[in-house]
Amino acid sequence: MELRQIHYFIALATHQNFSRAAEHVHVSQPSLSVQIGGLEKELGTRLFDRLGRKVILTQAGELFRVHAERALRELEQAAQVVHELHGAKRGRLVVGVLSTVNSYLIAPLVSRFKQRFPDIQLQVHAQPSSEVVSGLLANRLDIGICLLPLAHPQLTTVPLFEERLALVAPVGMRIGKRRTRMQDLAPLPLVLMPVDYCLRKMVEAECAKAGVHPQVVLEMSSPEGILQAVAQGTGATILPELYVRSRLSGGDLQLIDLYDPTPRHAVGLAYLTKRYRNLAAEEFAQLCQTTMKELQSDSKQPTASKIRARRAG
Amino acid sequence: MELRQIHYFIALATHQNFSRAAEHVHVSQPSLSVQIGGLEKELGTRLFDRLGRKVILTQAGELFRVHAERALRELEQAAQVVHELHGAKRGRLVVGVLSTVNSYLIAPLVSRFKQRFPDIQLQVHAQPSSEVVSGLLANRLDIGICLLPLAHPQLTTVPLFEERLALVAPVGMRIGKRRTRMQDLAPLPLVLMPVDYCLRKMVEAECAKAGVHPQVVLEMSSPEGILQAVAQGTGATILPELYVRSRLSGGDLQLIDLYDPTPRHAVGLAYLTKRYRNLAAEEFAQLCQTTMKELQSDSKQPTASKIRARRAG
DNA sequence: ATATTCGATAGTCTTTACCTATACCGTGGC
DNA sequence: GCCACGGTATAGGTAAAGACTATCGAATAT
Repeated sequence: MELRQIHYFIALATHQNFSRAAEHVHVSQPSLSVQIGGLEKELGTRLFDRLGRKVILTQAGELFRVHAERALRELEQAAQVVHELHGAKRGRLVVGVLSTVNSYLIAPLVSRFKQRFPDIQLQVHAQPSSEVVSGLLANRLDIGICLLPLAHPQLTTVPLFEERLALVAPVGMRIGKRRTRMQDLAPLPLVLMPVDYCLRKMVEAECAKAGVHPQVVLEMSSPEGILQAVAQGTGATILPELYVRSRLSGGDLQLIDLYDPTPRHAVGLAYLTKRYRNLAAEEFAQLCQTTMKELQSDSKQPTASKIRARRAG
Repeated sequence: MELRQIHYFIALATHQNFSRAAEHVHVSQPSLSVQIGGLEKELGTRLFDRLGRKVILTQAGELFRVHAERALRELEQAAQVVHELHGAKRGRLVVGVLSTVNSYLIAPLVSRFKQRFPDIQLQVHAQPSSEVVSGLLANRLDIGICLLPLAHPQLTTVPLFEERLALVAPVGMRIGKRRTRMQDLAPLPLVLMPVDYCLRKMVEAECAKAGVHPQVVLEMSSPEGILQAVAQGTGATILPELYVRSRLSGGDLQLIDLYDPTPRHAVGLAYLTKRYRNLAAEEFAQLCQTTMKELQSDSKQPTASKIRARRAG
């Protein structure tokens, strides 16, 4: 059974005339005749009665027609849904976002995306960078935002921006200056992520470069929890500056720039290189970059010292 | 879009591996690869992500699959219903039967047919012969039982048997003998069908041959009505003997053989020559013939005189 | 590092669907 | 009753398309 035969069959059933039906499907009358004949032969039954003047369906033909039309309709729909997906008129986009980045980037991002693609079902998972990566590899995520560099051969990455890390301490803790050298971290009690987290490794690496050994008094896996612990005076911590700023409303935390050197890490998009990215995914990636640029130019990166000045004034 | 592509697509979606899928649809791996590629190109979207080890559906592929599978299922069903019809496991058979014949032939016929084909929906219309013919020509009927000969070029006829016509009179009417010559009909008041009916024409032709002019006192279109009028003494009538016998229970009618000559007409099957006849129709035609033969051998055609003798005894 | 699995591509061949021309049948008009 | 016409089936030649074998290239597993 060929799709061609089904199309010809429907045309003939509709026009009840081989020549007219043939015109409508843009073939010659003999071609249509042969195809209909082939279909009837395959089914072992006449589908049409050739009654001199008119050609009309047999009972078998009528039964066949019902299902044949449904089949064609389904195939049309199959193509339709794909085209709608391609035009981002429908579909689902699953994004994994590094928890800290999630806090300040995602809100404006999803609002813009929803505006542009109201019919795409967007799913955002705030996760540690490692889970974003494993989610991408397991094909659970369409796209990810995580820390760079990412030396995985199956993943393609697109740098978005760099995050500066800054020191966060309870207001009561005496740090001395608005800016602190890395090496001055040595005496501070620190609350950090567990050792298997990228951020922790990053901090340790920076400390090593500065020749200091951090005193970790508490490990917590969520940056949110860490900030709470710091606010209660458990110790200081080191977190992305932008993230902390978005959480700095309580008034019980102070943000102190680090330098010599300023620890920073790159954040970027990642996706499976071989995976097909539909329009929605491509546009989301684009939006990430433009949104981030606007965020940076908006705030012109006021330093931690300026923030403290503002809060004091 | 080709049906082949849909089949390959489903196979690949199922096995997630080009080579395996190719085996299952009995083609080489490159053939399947090309067809899938063609389908994706036509849809303008990747349907599968080729991820090293496994091949899995993209979101577009998943959407496409839903409808593609439904389409294939519909086509399977289309073939299925046709095959069931062909095997007479379903379907409908519309039969037009000459009213008089209907009374005695149809009961045993439908009972046998229903036994043999319980799932065929049988529709029997008792009609005058002319309507059976027009019904066949208009393709409203699958098969007809009507008077022969039938000189219509589009119709094929199969003789079944001959019906003898007999005189029916109210018991009070003095006819004189158990058999009556055609020419003796002259003085009798007759109740006959309207002139456009075959049976009426037949009677008139026989009368003309016998050189008599019938006195028609009443015309009625239904044989049932005619018998009632006769029973009430309105006059005598001429009807098929077998038909009258099946209605002879009241005791107020006498059946008298006609001879010199005995009027008789042929009854047979008819159907559109070009029309396709499925198994159910063919079997119905067969059953007509065998049932009729059995009816004839059963009763051994007792004459009207014998019947009257029986009733008298 | 090497071997193996797996998908894509190139080239050749076979199949098949298309077209034109024509035969055949039935119908309707003259 | 004969002829013409509308309409479908058939025949023969051509061109497109699918299938196959061989091979490449990439990625994974040993």
